[in-house]
Amino acid sequence: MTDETPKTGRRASIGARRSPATEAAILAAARDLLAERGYAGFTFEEVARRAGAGKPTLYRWWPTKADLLVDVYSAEKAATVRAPDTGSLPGDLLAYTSALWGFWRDTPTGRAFRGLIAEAQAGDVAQATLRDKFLPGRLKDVRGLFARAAARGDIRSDTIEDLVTLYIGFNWFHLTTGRIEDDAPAITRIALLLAKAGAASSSP
Amino acid sequence: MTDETPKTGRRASIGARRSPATEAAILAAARDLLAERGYAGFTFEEVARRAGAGKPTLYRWWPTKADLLVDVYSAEKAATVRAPDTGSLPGDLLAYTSALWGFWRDTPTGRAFRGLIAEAQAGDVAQATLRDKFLPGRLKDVRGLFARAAARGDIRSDTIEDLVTLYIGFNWFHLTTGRIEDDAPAITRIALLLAKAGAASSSP
DNA sequence: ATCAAACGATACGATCCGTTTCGTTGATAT
DNA sequence: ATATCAACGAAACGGATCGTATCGTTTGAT
Repeated sequence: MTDETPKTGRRASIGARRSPATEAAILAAARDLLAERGYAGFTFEEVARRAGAGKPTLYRWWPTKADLLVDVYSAEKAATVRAPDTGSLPGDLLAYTSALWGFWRDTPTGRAFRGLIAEAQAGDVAQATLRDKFLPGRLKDVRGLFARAAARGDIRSDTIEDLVTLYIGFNWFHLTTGRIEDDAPAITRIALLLAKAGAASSSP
Repeated sequence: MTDETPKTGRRASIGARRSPATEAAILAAARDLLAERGYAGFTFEEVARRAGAGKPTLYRWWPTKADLLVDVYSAEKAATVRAPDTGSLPGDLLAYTSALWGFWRDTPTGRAFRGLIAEAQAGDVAQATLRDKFLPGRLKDVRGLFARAAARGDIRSDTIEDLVTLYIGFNWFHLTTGRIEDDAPAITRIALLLAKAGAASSSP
């Protein structure tokens, strides 16, 4: 929990270097604003007002909205979705997907990610931020699930990358079209399909 | 080709019903504006100005930007991307995906589709428009490809819907992350994976 | 003849953008 | 000790767009 309206007085400069207090206040305000108003109400103007910061300060450290969204996400990333280990690929995928969708639905950080996808469609710079600064870290967890399945011999290792792509695409598709309610049956079907797609040929 | 700046005088009301001339002028102006300035410069203000129409008229028929984008996009895509019939599911998917990515890459309207996805993330109404008014129509072509494969006995018919979801997700993922260059090998691998995922069990 | 609704024009208040100016603060280099 | 430099918050800016309201005009439907 964070202060919605910081009661402290103004934070003056602490010299010719970035102020951690200001940075923290801005990130907290950004997170709260996302939680309350969603991506639609997420403006630099309002973040600055809540943080008791000047707009030039925001623009100095976060040139675009995408940059700020990435930092908001990263700040809480630790306590988010952890990779499960159920012993089977479909089991792992069901657990991971359920957790991921719940995270996207129910947390400010999750909503920040949805806004980031939106932001990335408006400009090439933001799109590069999404693809190069955001995606690789996200992919690592998922790739781990498939790599373990390959190590068990459940899928061929040369299908891992493509299965990851299909799986991430499936999740993003559901996110961007607003269908991330809990739907274990549907997720299970997809998980089984992916497992089968990657399985070794029937006549080795 | 359409008039960029209609030289005609003002179109008065034709009575208590929607004016086809006005509708056509607005859609033409919207398409031209998208072509020239892309999604970033796509505003109701400018569309109305070019069409020689009043803003209230636009808002009356297209309450949100998403609605107008859907109308422009649907017309253009139908005329550009056609469902192929190569005789095999992987062949169909390769042909269709290449055409689709080319459309997204190389046409102003296709490029604007990113904007539609972005728009849908900003509000629930726009998201519902994307999901309920736009998606079903676009899915029909793709579902046809898989349905034909099922009719040939190449895939099980109860996997069609899930394969469609995986396939669309794959495409959107590549679009939203800016990776829709021509990549036949990658598309082929995905097509083969999907075909295998839907195939009948290996040991019946 | 009356009514209803669409039309274009115009103006409005509101919001947000991204930038600029200003005076203040404090760490760092000299 | 002093000068320099950059970050800070405040405020204001010009500009763009939003979505709505108002107005008089036009024409089909009743």
